[in-house]
Amino acid sequence: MKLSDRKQKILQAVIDDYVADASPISSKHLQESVFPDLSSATIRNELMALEEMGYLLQPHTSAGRIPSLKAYEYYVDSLMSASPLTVEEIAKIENYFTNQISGIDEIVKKTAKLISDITNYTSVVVVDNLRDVIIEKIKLVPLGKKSALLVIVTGSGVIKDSILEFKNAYSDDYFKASTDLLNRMYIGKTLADIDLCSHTIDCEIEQYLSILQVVIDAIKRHTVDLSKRNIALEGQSKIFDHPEYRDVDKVREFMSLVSHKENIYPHLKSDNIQVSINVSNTDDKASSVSIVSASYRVTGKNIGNVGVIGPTRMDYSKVVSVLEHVGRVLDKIAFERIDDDEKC
Amino acid sequence: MKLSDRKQKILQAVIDDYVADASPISSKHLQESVFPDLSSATIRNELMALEEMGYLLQPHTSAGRIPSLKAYEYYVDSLMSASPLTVEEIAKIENYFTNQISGIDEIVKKTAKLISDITNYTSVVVVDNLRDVIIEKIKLVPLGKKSALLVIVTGSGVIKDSILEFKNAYSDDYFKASTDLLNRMYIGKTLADIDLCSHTIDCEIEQYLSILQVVIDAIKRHTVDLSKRNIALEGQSKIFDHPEYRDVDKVREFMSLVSHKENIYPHLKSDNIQVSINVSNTDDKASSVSIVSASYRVTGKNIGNVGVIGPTRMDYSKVVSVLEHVGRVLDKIAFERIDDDEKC
DNA sequence: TGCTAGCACTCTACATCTCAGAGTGCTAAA
DNA sequence: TTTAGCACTCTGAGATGTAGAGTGCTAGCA
Repeated sequence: MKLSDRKQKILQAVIDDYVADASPISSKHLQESVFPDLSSATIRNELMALEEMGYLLQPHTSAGRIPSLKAYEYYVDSLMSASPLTVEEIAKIENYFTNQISGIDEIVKKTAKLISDITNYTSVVVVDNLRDVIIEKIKLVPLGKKSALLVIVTGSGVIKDSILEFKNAYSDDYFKASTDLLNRMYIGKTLADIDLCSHTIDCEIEQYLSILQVVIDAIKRHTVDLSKRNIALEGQSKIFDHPEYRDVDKVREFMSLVSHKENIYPHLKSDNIQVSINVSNTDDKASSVSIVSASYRVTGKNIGNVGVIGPTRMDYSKVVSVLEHVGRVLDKIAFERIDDDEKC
Repeated sequence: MKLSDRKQKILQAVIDDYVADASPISSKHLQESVFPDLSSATIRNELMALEEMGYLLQPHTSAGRIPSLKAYEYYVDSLMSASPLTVEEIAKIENYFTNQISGIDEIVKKTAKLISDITNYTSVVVVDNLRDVIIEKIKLVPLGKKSALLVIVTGSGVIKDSILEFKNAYSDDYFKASTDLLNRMYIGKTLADIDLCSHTIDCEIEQYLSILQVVIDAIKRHTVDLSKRNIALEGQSKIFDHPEYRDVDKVREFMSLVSHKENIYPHLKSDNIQVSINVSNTDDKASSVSIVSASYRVTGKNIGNVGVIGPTRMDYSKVVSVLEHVGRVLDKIAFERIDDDEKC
């Protein structure tokens, strides 16, 4: 089922215009803007055909056409061309991370904000695949006799959000010794390795077993527990800019979708850029939600995912371009940081 | 200008019923529910008087009455009685913090969530007055040669979110020495003290000046910079439950108010529980927003503020009761933690 | 065979009108 | 001071009408 060139061109025009305006596209409008050499009647015939093939919908008899889900899918697969970013947008992305960047959580948050700002949609960034990141240093900083702060320094940043509480009190020396042991055991390995190799208990380890157990558990929680992941959601209020959300119930539905992380995670599982159309579970055409997601690499390894959440009538090509560019910049920054660190 | 007993009773009834229903209260309704021994005409006369005095408003001629802002103020000042919490609610509050509590940020977040859940309004918690908290320990954990994690342990928890980046590279020994120095200088003092006493530079300090400068700057930022404060906003979507937000523009306005921290901070500046009525800058009666705020104490010192944000038609007495109870529980927990620590 | 002009048809969006119901304010009497 | 009664006002829902947008179809043309 191949579309003729003219049908493709019409379909593309309908989608482009509908994405821009959110109002149904009429044959007359198409004639004026794209096909001055055709009559509106001819275009009507084509539109009718496209509707029969399932690519277009009519909200009611005397309205223009809007794209169907099938049309969006076709668009994303075949029609979409890269939408070049403006110089301002590129400059914004390039300059965004120049100031001091600290922990992973801050990078995550800033990235989400940047993407939301440029695309004008809601965005979510989640650090996910820390499993593959290499441990450079582990620190156990005593806070009291019975608690310590676990700091894990990795190639791509610092994980620093675990406060550990112990049942027993330990001396500073004990903390220090177990930190040394931890470092000897795990430097150069990945978090995933820790998950596996914790069985090899020799006599030295046995001495520090009670404290190591807590630490290892905490690390495991990092790699497994969804709720412990670094996640940032930014630009929720951007949906108010889009006319399909003129209705409170739609807004409410969107907010509830977006505020429950478990609804979003499944759509972020992609190795590359991926578009999920009609993510919400409603049939209502107008309120359907789509997610464009990408996974971010640092020095070749996946470390997290990012998603842009908006109405199905979304500017996919722009979103994809932004995600690609931001991804490149992130990778570059991380590389420079590592490089920088090694030079010292 | 004192209200007669009967007028007070009528005003209270109007407010109570309006808060519950969000629909204007008629004389007939009041007669049936509160004053079976009076005729509706008599109640009408009283309502008319109250309207003339500025306590009531009529949306239009043939509607019932709704409370004016003045009425809410009068209610909060004179009429409001403590609204006892249910056993379930008390139990929920008491048990909420039993699991492992770690850093301040987690307490902040959980508190906000708890309050939002129980009151059914949006809540915001901000840790503010860390200035008065006593420093127990300062750690500078080297991450690379040119960066370190600053950990400050205080009586009421741990501040642990500053990653410092230095211009120069330092050795581990240097980090250790400056940490020792920092501790000798600041243990037992408050953050506010640091703000003041940083001038007293003797020769020993001079040696570590370049690193100390960065640390002290970071600490100062903690006490001054709004954006570095720990803040949690929870239950934004609760407004959808309230009928005054059936309109997207109202929701949008609320969201934009709530998502700009600087709009909220000024209303959280109170030593005790305080009610700010009509916080938003619109004249529209129906959409006006109010904030109930309280400051939270730990072992007698103010450490933060909490605010409950909702429509002016808010169940003030319930909100106040919840805030009071949560405040007591928080104080108790912090006390136990400190006690616990000292025993070891 | 593909394209086009013309026209009847359908549907929406908006304005206007009507009408029942709710609630009031006022008056006169108890 | 309270009450019964009544006229008055306003809302909100439904019905009706109209202009405009856009279509589908048909017949004729290249």
